[in-house]
Amino acid sequence: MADHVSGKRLQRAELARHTGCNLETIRYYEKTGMMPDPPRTASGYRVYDDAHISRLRFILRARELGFSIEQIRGLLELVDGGTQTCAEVKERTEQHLADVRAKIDDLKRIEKVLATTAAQCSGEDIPECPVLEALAS
Amino acid sequence: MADHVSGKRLQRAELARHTGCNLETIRYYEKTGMMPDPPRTASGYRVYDDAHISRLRFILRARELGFSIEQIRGLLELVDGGTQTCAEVKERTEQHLADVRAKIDDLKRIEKVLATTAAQCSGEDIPECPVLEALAS
DNA sequence: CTACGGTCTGTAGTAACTACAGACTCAAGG
DNA sequence: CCTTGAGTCTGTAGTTACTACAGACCGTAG
Repeated sequence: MADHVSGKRLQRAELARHTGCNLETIRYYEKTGMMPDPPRTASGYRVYDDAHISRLRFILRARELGFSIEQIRGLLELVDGGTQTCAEVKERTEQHLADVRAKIDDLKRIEKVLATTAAQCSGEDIPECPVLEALAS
Repeated sequence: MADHVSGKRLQRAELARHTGCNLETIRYYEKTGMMPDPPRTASGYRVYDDAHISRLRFILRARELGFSIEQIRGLLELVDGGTQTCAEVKERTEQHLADVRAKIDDLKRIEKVLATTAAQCSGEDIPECPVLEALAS
């Protein structure tokens, strides 16, 4: 059989450590509804499981990728499913998709410029730096 | 000859309109040193040129891509050149490059999931949604 | 020359966290 | 059993990165 590991229960500091999240941010995300209110022990301590870890990691990474709280809320609603029709989901998914692809394109341009810069910059003074020109157009 | 267009002088509201930036954010970026203090008219009005537009666009897009103010400051220092040695520039560029590539990878994973979701979601109820699983690992 | 729109500064408000204060819980040690 | 220290609880206050507003000044069209 599989091991018993997926039943692990964590408390808040452990969840923070597993995800790299600030301790207080977890509470903030619960207060604002991004994270579900976790079950509590008899004495009121929050208990988390693997699903909480996944969801929190997703939120944190999405934030690092420049999605706003509202956008992430939208993505999570897709995940959470529920009240929306399939047509709505499809439309919103494609909206997000366009957004993501635009980000990828921009990042690729930045990547190219940085790679070029790094290559050019092999011992000499930096040349007329083309970073701004490449990115700001 | 080339045209005379590159000598255009803008004031703050025009710069905001050209870049989609909030009017006040421009002043904020000047106060915090991301944007240079622009020249002023005799009566104290700020005047901007094309270089300001480029730099501001870069900052705005970098923010949308999830770079922190400090990271952008780092990127701009590469552009601004000045006091640093070529070795420093190279190292920092490669650091940024790794960061950018990680973002691209993550966004591509999100893209894939969203595309799959959009494809699956063509008239039926949403299946067990794999978004979290794909992203949170 | 005045109306009205744009700009100036400083300051106050908002979003998304982040830190702190004081009370409670709980496992370990004596 | 009792203490002690580390972890948790709540509410609230502080920080960062903007965003909006107030009151005074500028500038140009009628």
